[in-house]
Amino acid sequence: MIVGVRHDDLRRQNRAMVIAAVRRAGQPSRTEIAAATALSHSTISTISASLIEERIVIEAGGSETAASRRGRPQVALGLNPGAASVVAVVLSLNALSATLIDYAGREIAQDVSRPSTLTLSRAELVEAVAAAVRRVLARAEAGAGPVLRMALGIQGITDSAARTLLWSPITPHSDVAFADALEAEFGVPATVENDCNMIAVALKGRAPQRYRDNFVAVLLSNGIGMGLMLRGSLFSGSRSSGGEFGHMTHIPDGALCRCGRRGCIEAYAGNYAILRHARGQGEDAPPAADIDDATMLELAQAARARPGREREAFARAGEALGFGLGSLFALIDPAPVALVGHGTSAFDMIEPAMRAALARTAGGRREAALSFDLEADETPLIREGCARQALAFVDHEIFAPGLAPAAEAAAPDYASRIA
Amino acid sequence: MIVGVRHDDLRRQNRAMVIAAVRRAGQPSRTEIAAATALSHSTISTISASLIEERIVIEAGGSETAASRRGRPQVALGLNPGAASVVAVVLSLNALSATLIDYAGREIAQDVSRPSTLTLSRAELVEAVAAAVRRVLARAEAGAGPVLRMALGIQGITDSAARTLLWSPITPHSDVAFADALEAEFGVPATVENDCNMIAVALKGRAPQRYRDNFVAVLLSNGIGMGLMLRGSLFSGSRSSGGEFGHMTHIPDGALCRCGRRGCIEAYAGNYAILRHARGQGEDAPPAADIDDATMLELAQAARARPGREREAFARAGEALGFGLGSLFALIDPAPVALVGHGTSAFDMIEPAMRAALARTAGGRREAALSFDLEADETPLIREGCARQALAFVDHEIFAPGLAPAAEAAAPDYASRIA
DNA sequence: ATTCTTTTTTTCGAAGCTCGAAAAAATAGC
DNA sequence: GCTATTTTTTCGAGCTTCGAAAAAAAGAAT
Repeated sequence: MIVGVRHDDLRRQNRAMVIAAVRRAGQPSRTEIAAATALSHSTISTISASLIEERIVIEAGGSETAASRRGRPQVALGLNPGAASVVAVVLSLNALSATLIDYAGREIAQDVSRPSTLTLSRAELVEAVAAAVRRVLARAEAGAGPVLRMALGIQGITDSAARTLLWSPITPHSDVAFADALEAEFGVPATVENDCNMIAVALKGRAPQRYRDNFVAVLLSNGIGMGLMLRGSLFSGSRSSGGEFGHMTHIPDGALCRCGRRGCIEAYAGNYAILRHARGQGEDAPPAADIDDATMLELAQAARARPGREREAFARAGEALGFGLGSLFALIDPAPVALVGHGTSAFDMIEPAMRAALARTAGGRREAALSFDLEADETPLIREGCARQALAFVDHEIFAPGLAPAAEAAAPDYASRIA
Repeated sequence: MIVGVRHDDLRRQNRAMVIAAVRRAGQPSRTEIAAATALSHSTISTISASLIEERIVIEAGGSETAASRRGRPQVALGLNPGAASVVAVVLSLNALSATLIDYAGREIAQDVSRPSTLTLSRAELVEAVAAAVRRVLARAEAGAGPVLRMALGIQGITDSAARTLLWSPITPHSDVAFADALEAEFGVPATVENDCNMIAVALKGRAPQRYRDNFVAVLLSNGIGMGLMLRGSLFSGSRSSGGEFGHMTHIPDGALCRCGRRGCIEAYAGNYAILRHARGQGEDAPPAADIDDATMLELAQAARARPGREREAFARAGEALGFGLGSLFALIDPAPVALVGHGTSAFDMIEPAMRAALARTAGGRREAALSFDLEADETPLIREGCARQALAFVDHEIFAPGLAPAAEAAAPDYASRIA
C-alpha cells in the first residue's frame, strides 16, 4: 500500500542521512555534510547537535585538518566507536569466526575456530556458533558499546526473512534456525545472510565508485555462488536468499551437480567438477564435498605445464561461466563483475575460454572490454559485508528509528532513466 | 549521491500520493484517500482542495455512492478527464496504432494503419508514426485536455534513456530516434518503450494484487521477449531496455538465432524456430522474418492431430522455455509468470515439455504448482502499458513537480524482508 | 600586539507542512 | 423537527527546514 510521508519521517530520514554521510566520509565537517546531503547548514547543525548529545556522533577534535587554511577551522565529526557494537560471524566449511566490531567499524576482538561442520549435529552446530559469539564477547574490553545486532554469513540458501539457513553445503542439516537461537541466548536481533550477498555489500562499501548501482559478485569455490546488487540494493529472490547463479542450466541434462540436478553451471565450474573432469571420472561421478586448496593449486599447475585433462577441465569451467554470465548479462546487465574466492587463483586457465564463450552470447556482445576484478580470499569480504549490514541496521533502525520509509518513494521508472 | 529530504519535497510527495490514490481507486472519497495514504483527514482535505482548484481533480457529484448510509454522504473525487491527455502509440510488424487517452485513462480517439514496416525507409518509418499521431490528434474532440506525454511501444531494444530504438525485428534500420522526432514535431515529451515492459506495466495495472512486486511477462511471437518487474518497478538493464530473455543461451553453439548468434532460447521457441523445425529445415536455416498467425495455427493443429515433426517442434520450444524460466527463477524468482502473444494459442502443445524441463532445473523446484496466465492478444496490453506509463509521468512530473525523490529513500534491505 | 579577512558554526525569526481536536455540514432514522 | 451518525473543513499547535545574520575561530596584514 502506498503510504504518505509524515512530518516526523522527515527528521528521521535526514537524521539517517547525516549518520550515513558521516559513516561514508569518515571524519567530515558539518560543512561537508551539508554539501553531501544538500541540506542547509542550519539543519545539519541542529541534527548533529542532537546526535552529539545522544553520544552517537562525537567531535573528533580537529586533528588532521589537512593544510590549515585561513578562517575558522572545520571541526571533524566522527561516529562514536562506543555508541554500539555489532557481531559479524562467518561460518564456512570447517571454519568459524566471530568478530566484535565497534560502531565506527573497527575490529575490537575476534575468535577463530575450526569445527568439523560436516559432522556436527544440528544442535552442536548452533552451539558452536553461539560459543564463538560468547568467547568474542568475553574478550571485549570494558569500554565497548552495547551489542545491538549480529549478522551471520554462511554459504548456502537462507529464507527470505534472513532467519534460517535452509540449505548449505557445509552441513547435512537443513532449516537451521540460527537467528532464533542467537536472539534467544544473547537478546540481540540477528540475521543469517548469504555469503555472496555479503561479499557484494562489502565490495560496494570498499569501492562505491566502481560498485555502484548494478553489479555482481561471483564466488568460485567448491560451489558457485552469486551476490547481486540491483539499483543499489541487494537483490534476493522473493522466497529465498536468491541469486543461485551456479544453478542456472548450462547444458540441459548435462553433468551431475551437487544439488542432484544436471547441467548446472556449478557442475562444470565448481572445484569438484574441475577435479572430476581432470581425473577423468566422467560427468556422473559424485561431487566431492571437501577439496583442499592445495589440490586445486596442483591441478592449476598441471594445466599450466602441459595440455591435457587438467587444462581441458579449466577450459570447460571457463566456458560454463562465460555462457552463464552471458545469460545473466542478457537479462540484467550488471556491469562490473567481481570474481571472488580461491578459484580465482586459476583464473589464467579459466579466462580465455570464459571470454570466448561470453563473446558468443547475446549478453556478451558489449562486454569485449569487460575487466574482471579478482579477489582470492573471500572470508574477509564476507566478514566486512556482515559488519556493514549490521551497522547499517543500527544506523537506520536504532539510531534513526521511526516508520519504514515509503517504498513508493523510490524513483519512478521514467525518472530513473534520466539520473 | 545521497540527498536530504527538503521541506517542500514533503508536499510534492503527498500530492503525488493523493493523485496516485485517486487513479488507483477510481472514485474515492476524501476519507478513503486518507485511509489509503495514512495521512490525516485535514491533510487530504487541504491537498485535494488545491488539486480541485487546479482542475486536476474534480468532485464527481456523489453519484453511485453505494447504499447510502447514515451520516453525511461521501463525495467522490475523480481525475478530471480534461486535465490532460496522452498519446499511446503501438508499432509492431506491419501494424501501427495511435491512441489518444484522457487524463482519467479513457480512450478518446484512435488511428489504426498498416504500414509495411520491413520495407519503409528510416525517414518513412518515422513519418508513418508522426502521421498516425497527427491523425489521431485531429480526430480529438474540442474538450480534450492538452497532450502532455507520448509513449511509443515497440518490439525491440531501446536505449536506456528510452529515446531511441536501437534495434528491432520490425525494421532493418537501427538507432531510430523516434522520441526526438516526435518531440520536435509536437512539442510534447515522448519516450520509446520496449513492448514487453509495457505489457508488464499493464498487467500490474490490471491486477495489482496478483502482479505486485516481482513478476515476469513473456511474449511468445516470432521472437521471445520479456518484461521484468522487480520490487514493484520495471527493471531495465543498465545500458539498454534490458530483459532479453529470448537471447539467454539454451544450447551452447546450438540452433541459429535471428540475432546471428547460436543456441538462444528464441532459436528454439520463436515462431520461426518452430516453423523451421516442423518443416525439417535444420537448425541453420535462416529465420523467417514474418510468419502469419494462420501458418502457426496450422502447425498447432497438425501437432495436435498426430505425432511427428510439428509436435516435436512445439515440444522443443517448450523445453527451451522451461530451461530458460528455470534459469530465470534460479536467479531472481519472479513468482507469477504471464505468457502473452499469439504463441500462447498453441500452449497446450508447449506446456508439457515446458513443465518437464522446468522441473529438471534448480529454479523450478518450487514451481510444480506454478500456473501460467495466458493472454493471446498483446497489442491491447502494450497500448494500455504505454498509456499508464505516460499518465504516471504526468501525475508525477507535471502535476506534482519538484525534485526527484531521494533514491536513498528506498527501503533498506534488512527492512524489505519484513515487509 | 592588534586589526582585518576568511571560513565555519550557531542562532533566530519566518514560512511551510501535518496533525489532532473541534466545528460545520449533510443525511438517515425516529 | 430532532437526534445520531458520518464526512469534511477549520483552526491553532507543534515540528521541521531555510535564509540571513551573528558569533566564533583561526591566519594574514599592519
